[in-house]
Parts: sequence; structure tokens; C-alpha cells
Amino acid sequence: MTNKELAEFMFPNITKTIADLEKEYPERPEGTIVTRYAPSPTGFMHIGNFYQVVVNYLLAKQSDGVFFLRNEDTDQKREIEGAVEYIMHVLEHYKFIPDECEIKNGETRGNYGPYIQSERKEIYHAFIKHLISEGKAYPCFLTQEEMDSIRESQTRDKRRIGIYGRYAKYRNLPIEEAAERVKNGEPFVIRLKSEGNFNTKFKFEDLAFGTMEMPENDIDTVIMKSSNQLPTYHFAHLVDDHLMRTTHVIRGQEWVSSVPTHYELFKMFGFKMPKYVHTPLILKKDGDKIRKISKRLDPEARMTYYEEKGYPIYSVIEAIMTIANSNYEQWREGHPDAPFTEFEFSPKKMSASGALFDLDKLDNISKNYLSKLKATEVFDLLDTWSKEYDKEFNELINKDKEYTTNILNIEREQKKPRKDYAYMAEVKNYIWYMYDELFTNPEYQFDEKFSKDDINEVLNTYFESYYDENDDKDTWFNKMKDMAEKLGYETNMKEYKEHPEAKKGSIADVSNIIRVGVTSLSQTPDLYIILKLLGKDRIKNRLDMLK
RNA sequence: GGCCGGUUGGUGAAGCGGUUAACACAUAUGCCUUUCACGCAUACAUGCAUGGGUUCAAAUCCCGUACCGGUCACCA
Repeated sequence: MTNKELAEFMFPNITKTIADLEKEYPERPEGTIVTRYAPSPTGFMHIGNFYQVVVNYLLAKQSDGVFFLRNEDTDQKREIEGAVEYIMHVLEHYKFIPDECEIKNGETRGNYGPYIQSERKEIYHAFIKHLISEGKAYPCFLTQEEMDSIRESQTRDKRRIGIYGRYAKYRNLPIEEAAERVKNGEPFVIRLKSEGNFNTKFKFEDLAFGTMEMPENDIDTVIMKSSNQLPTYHFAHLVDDHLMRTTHVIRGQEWVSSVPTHYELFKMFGFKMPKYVHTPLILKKDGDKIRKISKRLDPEARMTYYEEKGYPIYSVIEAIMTIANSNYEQWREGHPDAPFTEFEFSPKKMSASGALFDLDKLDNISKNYLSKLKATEVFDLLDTWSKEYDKEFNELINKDKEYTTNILNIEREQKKPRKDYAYMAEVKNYIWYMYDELFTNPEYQFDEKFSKDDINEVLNTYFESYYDENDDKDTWFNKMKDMAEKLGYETNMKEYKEHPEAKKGSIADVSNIIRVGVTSLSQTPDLYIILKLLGKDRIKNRLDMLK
């Protein structure tokens, strides 16, 4: 029996050859950059995955290339319901729409599919069949127990771990016997018959790390699983990224160590290797230890976190860009309004060590961004967010949309706008007191140095005899000063600071009594605007509450 | 243990043989000011993990050590 016959025996239904497939999936136009995001549907998207998405998207978009999504579902045991939908949701939310993709029971875009690995079985089998017929892959019947004991002895003898050389028990099994065992229904995997030499090194170029030198692979890696006849990652990577004509593989740093395997695979088929960009890990500081950010321990590791909090997509992308290329911030300074895709991203400038994702930095970016938006834009963000995460508040802000917009507009749309909130979930804390519905049981923050009588005197005098909502700001403030003087408060702050004991208080105290009287808070934005927005009726209600 | 990376302030980092070791965030203080925020100003690495070496000169080049991380699955 020949290898060819064995291949035929094992894959009788596979008639397509590699040449056929090459024709079916022709090369893309010269120079097109093709990237892909290839998640396995085993959980929710992680900030590190998102980082990869951003880099993938950027590289493709900057060159008018193609960004596609491939669903790597070869491990059905770990598959999680709804994971694919969630990934699509995130991509759509951040507007990283793949040019090519396929959703189960949904539309398909692109001519290089299927884009779901479990639907590509015949394609993989064609490649495996070829390898077997060439004697470069073989069925292996090692049981889990055997492998465990091999591993144990290797550990004990301080040898390299893995199935290689003399540990690869079935690599030279007579073909007839292999066929016989397959026929008898013995479970098997297909392993690569590695031709590499561990003592020989090869060089390869990583766009992020630069030139790397590694020993050749000599491990007979599993390329097809016994459980479901689907390929392992390594083999699927070879087949898919070759056939889909991926030019740049952007993936996490944890893949660097399997480059030798991929190198051998591509070499065996004579395929050109894609360019690799291995992205740094996203780390997290935990006490004084730095560790990989974890979905289990760190809420901010999950992409859901940012949506739940209501961070604008702009902010999240900016924060990631800042980590990705440290010259991004400088570029942004010079191009405040340019879309991030115009930034010339350089994989080489990515940090080789892991990056710490800094929520403070995110907040800062977000505050700056939000401060520059128009009130109506903030309203829309708030509306969209609260519809999902705070229905009651959503109703409230929509009850009088104009009023809400005016509130959001306080000290906005000016040269130095306020920077209060970084995300939508925070907004309520800054504006709640403007709504009577929320102003039910306020804790008044009056300065303790003033008695109830002092407070009432100021409040009553002011609203009965001085306040006029038609006054412009200067008149308004002058009037307050007049009253302050009459009631025995110092109106000159410099003077007051020098002799605080001379008067019972200052203009600052007067204004703050009014501020606390109507908002309950000692710290708010500009009082003039707040009074104006609250309006006579609300103010009257609030003064009554104090009585 | 093997293989592969990494190590500059509280954080992200620039620097790639000669710099006062950028910039941004955070923190602190001060100024501005009717509060807060904004803004502005100032402070914050006597030192680039460490020990050697090369050099007139090293964070920058070379070697060793330590520490950190990744990986060694029919998981991706």
C-alpha cells in the first residue's frame, strides 16, 4: 500500500485538489492588505481582543484593503451560545464592520468563504489528504494515557516536552497497519510528520518585534482532531489564511511560540507566509503585582464594561490607540478632528512588553472628548445609553428634552468648556438636582458657620427683593453684591481673606447659601445659569421645602 | 525545565552612542475665581533592573545575573 492509497482510503469523498481550491480562491489584487479578526466563539470579547480588532481594522483601512471576520469554531466543546452575536454586536457598536463575514443564519459578504471554520471541513480535508499522500502526515493512535506517561517521563528526564523523534510512535507505522487500525474504528488524530530540526534555527520577521530567531519545529503537531475531524488552530490558520489570501495576521503575543509550527506548515506547502503582527498583552496592576488582565477578576477587561458605563466609542478607541502607538497622542494634538484611521499606524511602534490599560487615562480622554461636543450630541448619547441602562432616567430626560439639553449645555460650547463626566452613567450624578423628580430628599450642604436665621435671611431677601431672572449676568451679580453688603457680608474677596473676622461672611458665602438653598449642593456649575434654568416655579418649590 | 520576549517615574511612554532623560495621565501646591470644574504655573526618575565589558563618552552596543511575562493540549 502506498501513502497515496492510504490518503484515498481515509478521505474517499474528497475529490477537490489543492490546485482546484487555489483556482476557486484566486489571489487578491496586487498590494491589497488583507487582515482578519478570527475569534473563537468561547466567551465575551476581551479588551485584548479589541486591541487586535483595532489594529486589524486600521491596517486594512489605511491601505484600502480588506478586513474580514472568521469564526474559529473548531472546538465545539467550548462554544458558548450567543458569543458570535456578541462579537458582531461589538464590531457594529464600534463601527468596525467587516468587509467580509458570515453570520449563522445571516447574510454572507465576500467571495472567500465560508467564513465559519466548521463549514470548511472538506477544504481542510483536501489539504490533509494531500499531506498524507505525500507521506508528510500520518494517523496517530496514541491514547491520552500514553501521552501523559510520555510527558511525565520527559519532565522527569528534563527533556523537551512533546511528540517528536522517538516519542512519535506512529510516524513510521507500516501503512497497511495504519489503514487496518483506521478501518477497525480505532480513534486517531492526524499528525504532521515534521521535517524540522530543533538544532537548526530560522529567522522570521515580525512587524512588531522585528527579526526573531527560533529553532525549527520538530514536533509532530496534531493537525486534525479525532473528535470532530476538524483541524486544530495551526492547520486551520495555514489553510484559511492562505486561501482567504490574508496578508497580515494580527494576533496576540501568546502565538509567537507557535510560529515555528506555522513556518514549517507554510514551507511544506510552498505557500508564502503572511506577515505577522503579534500584539502585546494587556496587563493590569493588582496591588503591586502586574498580571495579565483577566475577564474573571477585572470588570474592565470585558468590552461590556464600556458599554454599560456608557463611554463614547470614540473614547475607547482613542484610549486603545494611545496604547497601541505612543506617538498617537501627539498626532492627535495636531489633528484634533481627524478620524483615527488617518493616523499612520506603525506596528513597529507597538510596545513589545505588555501595556497597562489605564482607566484614568480613558476618563481623561473621554472628558476632553465629551466637553467638545454640542449639548444635543451629548443628549443623544445619554438618550441612547439610558434607554438601555437606566429607563427611568431616560424618561425623565425626555420629558422636557429642551430643558435637559439646556442643562447639558451649562458651561459648554465655549472656549474652555467644563469637563465633568467621562461616561454616561456618571451624568446623573452631575445633573440630578435640576429635576424635581430626583430632588426629593436632599441633604443640604450649608456651611455650618451660618445659623438657620442667617440662611433664611439671605434666601428670603434675595428672592423677594433682588432676584430677577431677566437680569444679565453682570447686573445679576451686582445685585447680589448690593444685598450682601446690606446684610453685612464682605464683597471684596481680597479684603475678606485678609480680615475674615471683620464681617460675618463674604460674597462667596452669600452665593453659596443661595446655591445650597436651591440645589442642596455646595458645588455646582455657574449659579447664574442654574437659577435661570430652574426658573421661578422650581425655585419657589425648593424654598418651600426648606421651610 | 526547554524555547521566545521584556525590564526608563505612580501609569502610558519618548529617546536607538554625547539631551537639563520629551510628552501625556495621575498626584501635590499655588494663581485665577461667588463654589466646583476649566485654565494657567510649579513640583515629582541624583537616574533608565543589576553586575561586568567596549568607548574619550552608554538608558542607548556586547556578555553574565536577577526578576517579570508568554508558550510547551485532539484550546484558540
